[in-house]
Amino acid sequence: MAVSAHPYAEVVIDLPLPQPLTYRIGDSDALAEPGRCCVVGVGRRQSMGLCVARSAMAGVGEERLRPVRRWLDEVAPLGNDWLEFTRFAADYYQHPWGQVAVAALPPFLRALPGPRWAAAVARLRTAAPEAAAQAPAPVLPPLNDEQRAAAEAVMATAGFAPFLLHGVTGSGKTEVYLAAIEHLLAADPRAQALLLVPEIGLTPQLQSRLRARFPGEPIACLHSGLADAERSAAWLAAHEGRARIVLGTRLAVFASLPRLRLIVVDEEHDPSYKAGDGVRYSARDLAVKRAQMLGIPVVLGSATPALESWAQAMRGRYRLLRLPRRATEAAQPQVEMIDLGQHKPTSGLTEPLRTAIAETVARGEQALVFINRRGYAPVVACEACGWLSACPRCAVYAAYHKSDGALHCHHCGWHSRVPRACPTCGNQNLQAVGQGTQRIEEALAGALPGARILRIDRDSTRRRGAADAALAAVHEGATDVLVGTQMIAKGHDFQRVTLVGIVNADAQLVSHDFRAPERLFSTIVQVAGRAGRSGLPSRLLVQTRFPEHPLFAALRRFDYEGFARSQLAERQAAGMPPYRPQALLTAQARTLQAALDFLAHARALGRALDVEATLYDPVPMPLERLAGVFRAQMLAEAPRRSALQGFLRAWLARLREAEPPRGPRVRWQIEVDPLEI
DNA sequence: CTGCACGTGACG
DNA sequence: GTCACGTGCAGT
Repeated sequence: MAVSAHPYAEVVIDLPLPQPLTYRIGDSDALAEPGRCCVVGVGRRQSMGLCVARSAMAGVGEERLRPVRRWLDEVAPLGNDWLEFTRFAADYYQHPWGQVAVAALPPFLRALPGPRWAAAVARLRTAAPEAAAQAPAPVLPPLNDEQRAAAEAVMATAGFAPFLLHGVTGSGKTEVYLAAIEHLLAADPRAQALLLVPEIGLTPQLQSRLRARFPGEPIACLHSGLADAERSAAWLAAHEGRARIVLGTRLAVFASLPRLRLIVVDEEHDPSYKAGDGVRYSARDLAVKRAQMLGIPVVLGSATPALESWAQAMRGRYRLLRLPRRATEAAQPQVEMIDLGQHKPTSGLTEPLRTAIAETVARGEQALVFINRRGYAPVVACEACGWLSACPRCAVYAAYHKSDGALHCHHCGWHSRVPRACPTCGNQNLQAVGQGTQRIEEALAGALPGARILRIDRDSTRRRGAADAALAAVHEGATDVLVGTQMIAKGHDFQRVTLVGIVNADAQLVSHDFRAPERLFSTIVQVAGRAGRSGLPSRLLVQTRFPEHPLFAALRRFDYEGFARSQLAERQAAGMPPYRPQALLTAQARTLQAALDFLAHARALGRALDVEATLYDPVPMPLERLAGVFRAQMLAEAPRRSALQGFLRAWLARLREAEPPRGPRVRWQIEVDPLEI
C-alpha cells in the first residue's frame, strides 16, 4: 500500500480547544490509530496527546501541520467505546473533549515521557495491585429473600438494565452488589466490574471486604488520594484487563475497562458524585450512560435515593429493587423530636438530649452526636456594637476555633488570632456565638465527667492516620460519646451506638436551596443508620424549632417513599428538576458589577437565539465573595434535556465568540444539572 | 524613545 | 493552560 487514504491524525490534548488538532502521522503509520497516546508539539512546547481519529483531510493548510513526535506503543490504545464515552461526557457537560479525555488518563499518561519511560511502565505492570492470599474461605451471611431476589434480578439481565436498589440502612445492599459481581466473574472469566463509592474514606473497608470475598482476584482502587505510581498501576491493571474488579470514587467512572460488564454506584444520592471543579460531571449519571452505551446492567444503591433517581424508577425507566428490612435483628431507632421552643439549650444541648446521652453511657453503650459545623462557634460577636467576625476575603463569617484561639474561614482557609478587643468599638468582652463540634465536645465533657468523648471532624483527623485511629477507638469501645460532622455519618458499622443526637437540623429546613430538604432527610437517615446495628433498642433525637414539620413526620416513620412523593409533587408543580432540567452559568470578577454585567450580556445573547429556554435574572451567588473574588450566577432552564443541550451548544458558542462587555476581566463556567443553586 | 505591565489570541 | 505579541502608559 502506498500512502494511507487517511494520512492525518486528529489529536486531542489537555487544552481548552473546541476541536482536535490535526497532525501528520510521521513514520509509524501502524501505530497511528484512534485511542493511541502520543507526544505532539503544541506551539513551542510539547504535550501528551490522544489520537481520536484518522482523517483524509486536514482542517488547516498542509504547511502548518507538524508530525506526531512519538507514538506510545508501550500502552495499548484506549477502546473505541471509551473514546465515545468521553466524547459524550464532554458534549453533555459543555467541556472540551481533550480536557475531559486527557484528565481521565492516569498520571503516567499525562506527563511527558522521560528517558526511562518504557522501563517505568514495565514497573507499573509488575507493581499491579496484589490479590489477597488464597486463604479465609470467608463465611458468608446467607442472603435473605429480598437480597436474593435483588441479586437474581441483576444477574438475570442481558443488555442495558438500570436498577435502583432502595435498601434501608443496614439492609445489606453491599451483599447484593457482591453477589452480582461474584456471579458475573464466575460466568465470564474475563468480565470486569466497576464499583463506585462516594468517598475515599470508605474505600479501605470495602476493599478489605472485597479481598475477603474474592480471594486471589486482583482489585484495583482508583481515587485522587493515591500516589501517582499507585494510581497509574491500578489504572493500567484495569486497562489491560488484569484487574477484574475496580473500586473507586467518581473519577473511576472514566477508567478504561475493556471488558466492563457491570457497574455499581453505592450511595448513589451522595453529592460527592458531582465534580465541583473542572468538568462538572455527575459520576452517577455518567455511570448510567456508560452502561447504556455498553449495553450492560447498572445498579444504583441507596437508603435515600436522589429524587432524580427515584423519579426515574417511578416512571419505570429504572427497575426498582427494595430491601425494606435490616439484614440483622436490628430494628430502626425510635425517632423523637426535641422542641427547641420548649427546651432551651445550653451550649447547644437541651436537657432531654443530655439526659439521654448520660443514660446511654451509664448503660455502657455509645452515643453519637451529630453537628454539621466544625470549630468552636461559627462566629464571634461584640455585644456592645454588633461587630461580627468576618473573613476579609469572603462574604462569610469566620469561625472561632478554641484549640488555637484563632478565627478561621472555612471557605478560603484565612485565619487570624481572635482580637483582644472589638476592632470597631474597643469592647473587650467578645462572645463566641453558636455551636460547633469543639463546643459540643466541651459541653459534653462538662456534663459527663469521666466519660470518654471523642471528636471526629476535619480538624481532628488532619494528621495522616488520625481518622483510622479515631474510628478504631470507637469500634474497640474506647469511646463513650462520639461528636462529629458528616464524616461520622456514612457507612461506618458502629456496633455499640444506641443513641444518635442531631444538635440542630433547622439551618437546612429554612434554606433557599430547593434541594435542602432532600439533603437533610438523607443526612439524618444516614446518621440514624449508625444506631442499633447490634440489635439493641436505639433512639434518634432531633433538636428543632419545627417539630411539626412534615419532613420530621416522614422521618418518624422512616417513610422515604412518602417523603419522596411529596417532594417530587412540589418539584413538578414548581417546574424544577427532575421535571425541568437546569444549567447554571457562573461568573467571577474583581467586582460584583462586572460579574453581573457579564451575565446580563450573556442573557441578551441567549434571548436573541429564540430557543425554548428560560434565562432568569443574574444574581450574586449565595457565597458572594470567595477568596477576594466576586461571584454571580444565572440559571437557565428548558422543558427537556434535549432542548437544554441544543440551547447550551448554540448559546455558549455565541458567548465565546462575542465581544465581552467592557470592564474588568470575567471568568465564567457552565454547570449542567447543578446540585447547588 | 525605551521599558514594562497587562490584555489578547493562537495553539495543527 | 502557556506563551508571544501588541497596545498603552510611565519613565528617562
